[in-house]
Amino acid sequence: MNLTIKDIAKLANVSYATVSRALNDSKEISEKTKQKILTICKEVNYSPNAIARGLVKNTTHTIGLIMPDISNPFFPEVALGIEGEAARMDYNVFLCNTNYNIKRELSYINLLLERRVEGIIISSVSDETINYFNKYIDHIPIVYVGSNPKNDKCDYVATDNIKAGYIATDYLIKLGHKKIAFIGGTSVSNSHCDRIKGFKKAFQEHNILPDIELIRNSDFKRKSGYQITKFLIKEKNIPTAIIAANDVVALGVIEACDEMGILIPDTISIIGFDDIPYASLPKIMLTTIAQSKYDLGKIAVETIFKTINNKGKKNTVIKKILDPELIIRKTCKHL
Amino acid sequence: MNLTIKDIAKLANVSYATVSRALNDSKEISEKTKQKILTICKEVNYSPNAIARGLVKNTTHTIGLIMPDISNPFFPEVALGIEGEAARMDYNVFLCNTNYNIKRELSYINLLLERRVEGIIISSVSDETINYFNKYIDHIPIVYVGSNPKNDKCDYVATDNIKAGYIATDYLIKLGHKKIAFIGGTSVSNSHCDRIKGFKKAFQEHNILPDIELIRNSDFKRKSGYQITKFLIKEKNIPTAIIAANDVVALGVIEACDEMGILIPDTISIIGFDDIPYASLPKIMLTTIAQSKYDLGKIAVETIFKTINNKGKKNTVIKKILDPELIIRKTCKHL
DNA sequence: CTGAAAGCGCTAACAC
DNA sequence: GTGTTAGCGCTTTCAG
Repeated sequence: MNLTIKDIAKLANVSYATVSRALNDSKEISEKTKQKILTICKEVNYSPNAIARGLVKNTTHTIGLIMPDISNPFFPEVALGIEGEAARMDYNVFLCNTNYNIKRELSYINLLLERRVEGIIISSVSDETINYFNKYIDHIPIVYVGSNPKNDKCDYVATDNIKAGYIATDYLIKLGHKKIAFIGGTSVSNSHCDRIKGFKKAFQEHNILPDIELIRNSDFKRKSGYQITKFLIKEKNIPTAIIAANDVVALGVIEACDEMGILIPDTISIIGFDDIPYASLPKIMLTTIAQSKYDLGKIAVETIFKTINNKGKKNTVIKKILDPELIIRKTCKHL
Repeated sequence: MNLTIKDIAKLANVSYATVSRALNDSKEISEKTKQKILTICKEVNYSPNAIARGLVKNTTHTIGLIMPDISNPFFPEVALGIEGEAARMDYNVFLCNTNYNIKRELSYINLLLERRVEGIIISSVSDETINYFNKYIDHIPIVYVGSNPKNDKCDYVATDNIKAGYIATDYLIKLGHKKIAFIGGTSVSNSHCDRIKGFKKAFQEHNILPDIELIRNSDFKRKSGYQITKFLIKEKNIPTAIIAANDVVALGVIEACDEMGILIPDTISIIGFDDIPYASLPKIMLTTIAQSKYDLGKIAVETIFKTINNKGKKNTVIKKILDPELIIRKTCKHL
């Protein structure tokens, strides 16, 4: 079906090694034959087989990207940074969506490994897979993006989530809030756990105790933010402020409040994480803790290329921690 | 670095063909040796090289996905359908984001072809690349998703965009609107052009003339919806309704209106396309023409597999047209 | 500067 | 059932 280098060789009346030289911009070839060959390639629409090349060069120019949920706008923004930067380096990226499912995460890792991707960028669902990675950590560059694994062998680029949780909570406490609900993510999520740490730290520093009853888990989805908020409110232990696992969950929280006639920020203050594009809509104006999404992705790729270019050997573990930023809009109010 | 089939063969004291048999679940092997080999593979953490396998089997189990902008929530929803369905079939997908750039689209196509993807699903920026595809159309399954190319050789799965444009316009006209602005997408976009056709058709059927001055092009982004709306309003030829290229653009339109103190829907009615998740936010309640995003993706993969399973030969061109659906929310009002 | 040939890791005849 | 071997399309010595 596809033409091979041998076909071109015949057409050009040269050996197929010579064709390879022309294609690879080698200097061991005269300009004249090179041009002749290249012209023929164009004429017959020859497309070199990257698979075969990969086999001999032991390189694929591909990286794997594992994300939990690309329907959450946070991830596409990160992916944009990854895909853009990878494309600049002539790398293609395999997109793998796990839907927060650890099993799928694991099976994707195996698949990517078999495909001999040169690196894996993962926004992991939990630390459970890290042990799995440990087996491979010396064989293939892996970088965590968005959350930092509790393993110090693994490169990562993440927002300082403890700080993020702290900033959000501190901001609310300074606004006079004490009954603050935290609708977090899944209990196994690293970013969730870190933010909870920041949450508790802020309470501690202000010398007050958080209401543990008001700490809940969600699946990071809008619907879940919506449902948990309704529960929370029906339980009569109504908080004066809600910190949501992310902006998408926050949107669900707002939805529930709207439906129940609860005024934001008058009755309940709300704060999210990520600063997705829809947080800044004039009708929403969600106060949130922003992450540098595109940079997260871009730096993740840069990090992975450092190891790739170092032939897979990493001298030191690379940890890049980006600062979260409090974006004050209109969903929080002084008590 | 990585173990090969030969290493396993040595460890198991068999020929490497036997290892291959064990790995491929062949019946030309005794259960006993098979288990022995498989156990060793697990012990030493052997990962078969999909590249090498691909070379001999002439199959890669990969497909390419070319999209203009994954930061527009419409595309991740489609991608979800594609990735999910592909994963079910043990295929991986290369994500390629063109940012509505035709040159990038072309260069991605070449790259994917070199990688010997078994199919390409493309949400194309314009018909300009279709001629390019014509060269390959008999060699590799290609399916357009989201818009239908003006070439009848190419498979596609798309929403009926003419109908979509028609429904939106008809709805507004029936609401009493005549001065309807159409902030479309790029002039080269097929979906845009089709929707314009529907727009004009609706006017024709109602025996009124659209104000051509009010038809504008955007780059499909929110900012552009925002800016064009501001222009439109400053020009004093203020429309009573605006049809936006998509929901993201509509959100920009709303933003501009909010900023200028223009009431929606009291002063201006707004309608979008796609029905992205953020259109249904209680504070937004954007009336829109919904597309079945996940299905679009899922069906695109099914379509491509039909050709793949048919060894690349397609007997007939497959055209799947999904119906758009008017979702009435709160941004449109009777004049 | 060009050609011949080995070999990347694997599958698939073909022998035995 | 298992081993031997050719060969997938390419790059890369090594000769000349």
